[in-house]
Amino acid sequence: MRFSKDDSAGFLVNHLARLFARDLQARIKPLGLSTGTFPALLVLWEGDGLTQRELIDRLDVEQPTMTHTLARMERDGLIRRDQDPADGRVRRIWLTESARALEAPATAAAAQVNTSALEQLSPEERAAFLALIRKVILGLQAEAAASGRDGKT
Amino acid sequence: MRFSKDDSAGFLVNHLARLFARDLQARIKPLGLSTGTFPALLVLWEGDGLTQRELIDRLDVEQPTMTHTLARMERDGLIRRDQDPADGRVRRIWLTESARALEAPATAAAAQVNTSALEQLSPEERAAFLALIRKVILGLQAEAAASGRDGKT
DNA sequence: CGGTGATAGATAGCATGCTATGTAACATTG
DNA sequence: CAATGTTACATAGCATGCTATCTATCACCG
Repeated sequence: MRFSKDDSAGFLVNHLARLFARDLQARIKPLGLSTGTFPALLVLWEGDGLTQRELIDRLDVEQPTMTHTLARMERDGLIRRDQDPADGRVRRIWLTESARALEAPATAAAAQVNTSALEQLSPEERAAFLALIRKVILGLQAEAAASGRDGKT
Repeated sequence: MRFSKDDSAGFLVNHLARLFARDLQARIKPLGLSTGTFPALLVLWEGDGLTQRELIDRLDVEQPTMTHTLARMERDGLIRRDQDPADGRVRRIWLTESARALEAPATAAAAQVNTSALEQLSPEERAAFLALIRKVILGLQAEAAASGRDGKT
């Protein structure tokens, strides 16, 4: 039997992720935000002064991706990067006032995306959906750590 | 209560999609393929001679995205684009022999990604996972068509 | 202290995907 | 049949994310 994209978890997840991103992008563009900076903001709104490394670990992106994202955020006045006095390699990341002011409207927009996406599901289905995604994430992370040995040696 | 990324469907789906993409990329890179061309190949392996518009409709990507992807595929010797004799605007897309030869190993690689991702799920959970993703996809597509009016006016 | 390795971050270069816009060919209608 | 609108595709420009590689700083060990 031929491989069918419509029965492929990977294909479906990719498609769904693009739909989520399109929707989020449309809703936060009026705030001057974009989808790539949003996850970093979510972490920083919980507490800033983090290092780039800490952000990378919380968001599971590659280090150059984060460098690039933070550069855009600094350019757009969302963050400042200050040299750490104790460690010359580290630049700690601090939110600007304008970034703080965006927390309420931006998270409201993201919540609307989730709500409208899951609208057709029952509460049980929603919980099951999230639980299954988490389980698959853990599975793929475990596989990556095992095969790629990027679980730090 | 604060918006939490770890309970956000959008965030989790984005994360999962990146994990799938990393895994697929690692497995098909040895074949000289990349993740963006793969969906187009899946469609074309089922039957080529399609127009760009037909590919776009089957894969739900924006038109310039497909133009760009096809340009790379042509550059890499995976496809040829021939002018349609009946309609001067249309360029029909044909697979090269080398692209045809990649169907078996490439789909095997993709199947392995899916298998390892879903390994920890029971057969029932796997079916439920796919069904839920499809349902959410349909929900977001309906919303986009309703709000954006890109359901062709 | 000096060398060696590890760590934090930056750079280069590319693929993927988007919006906005341009161009050429077709279709439709007065 | 000419004007007008629609359709197919291309271009420009940008954001997001990756791999590979470089630099600077720190940590540790002799």
